[in-house]
Amino acid sequence: MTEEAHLRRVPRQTRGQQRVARILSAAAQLFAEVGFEAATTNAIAARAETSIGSLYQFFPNKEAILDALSKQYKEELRDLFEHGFHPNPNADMDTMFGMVAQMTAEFYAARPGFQVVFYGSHITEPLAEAADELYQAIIARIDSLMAFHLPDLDPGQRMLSAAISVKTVKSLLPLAVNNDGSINQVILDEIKLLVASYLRARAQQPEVT
Amino acid sequence: MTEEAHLRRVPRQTRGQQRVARILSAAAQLFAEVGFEAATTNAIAARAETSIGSLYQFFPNKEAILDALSKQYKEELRDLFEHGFHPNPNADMDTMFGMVAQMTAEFYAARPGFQVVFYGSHITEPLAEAADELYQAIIARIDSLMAFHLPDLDPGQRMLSAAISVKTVKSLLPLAVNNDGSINQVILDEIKLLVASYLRARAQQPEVT
DNA sequence: ATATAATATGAGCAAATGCTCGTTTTTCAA
DNA sequence: TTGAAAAACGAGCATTTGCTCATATTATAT
Repeated sequence: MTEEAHLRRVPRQTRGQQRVARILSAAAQLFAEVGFEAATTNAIAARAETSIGSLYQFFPNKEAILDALSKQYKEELRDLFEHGFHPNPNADMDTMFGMVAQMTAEFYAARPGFQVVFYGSHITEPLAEAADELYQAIIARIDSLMAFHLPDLDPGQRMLSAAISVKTVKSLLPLAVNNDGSINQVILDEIKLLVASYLRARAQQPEVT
Repeated sequence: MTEEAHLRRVPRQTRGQQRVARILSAAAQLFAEVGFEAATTNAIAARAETSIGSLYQFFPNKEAILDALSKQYKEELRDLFEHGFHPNPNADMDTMFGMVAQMTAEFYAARPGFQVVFYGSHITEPLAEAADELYQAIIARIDSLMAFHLPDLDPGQRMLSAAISVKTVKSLLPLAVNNDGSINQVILDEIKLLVASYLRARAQQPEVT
């Protein structure tokens, strides 16, 4: 289960340890900027202000850099969830979960490489634009549906709710679709309930400060 | 805005049109299987049972294939949302939105290349495993939190709800984090409300058939 | 001071891959 | 039937890129 060999050679001097840290930091930045594939090892070394030779003295190959980052994030996130909060009799579920979400968001925001490591590689710029354009159209369509069904909702809030609903379905859809292309109806129904509950809450509570 | 030039040459004969279709289909499959970068043009041509020469006779470069797929999906999805459903006085919001989600899921499930085109490229196998392992631990942790706060919920349902909650936050987090690493608190709060509403609904309705 | 281990360097090799181009084959109108 | 346009073909070129290795430099123990 626990395989090591992330590092080809463990740095014994401070110099080496700092270099490894700089390489990891540079890699995280570059992965975030251009994605894993497009981030060349030469570019990583350059950004870390070292030579490719030094990079390969510590890391056996490019993927090992990703693995090392993954391992680091994994430990940090596991630590956050193990020691960051615990059941509190004085707090209700909402407060509790709100805190968890907040801390996770801050953790995520502080780590530029996290996206690539745990969400997969980059989407190209023009493609992202095309997709966004389409999703704006879909959001507008859902917004008009909501305007029909929830006429009392504030227009600004309604648009935000439509956007959240669409993004939720978009983001969670992969969970409900198996590799063979079949649909997991249990999960899909759960996604429907998720959004339905949210919209019901918004319908009853039209505006919030 | 609307740039063409997806195709280097427009096929005039049926032969050519079928070839272009086969190339797109093969590309969608390969993109889904190994991701955009790892899908070589030679492999795409081979899968489409044609030659690289023919491929490049129609497509100026590899990205044009992705663009063409993107364009195709975009039109089909736009069509679904424009003509697939409309406001219905006899249906409530939940039913309406459930239908939209269902149809979108089916659309998505039927198109293997959709993931790569609109969600970005692949995550590597070992990395996906590592991430999943971590998320299982987090889900377990949230599950125990829920057990504390919602003692009446059925354990099986509770685990599913924990999983959905965690995946929701994970998936939507990028929306709440700007490129510069700052947090958009309005969106983050909306995500919290989304999950809170869902959990409240589940707390009041412990089991569903 | 000096020997030895640790670390650093970057030119360049080997392999992978996007893509070209000269040639051949097929289609179809006249 | 024939000629020209369209389509098909695939060996191989050019470029990119992960990575090695021989050599140089720095740290540390004695």
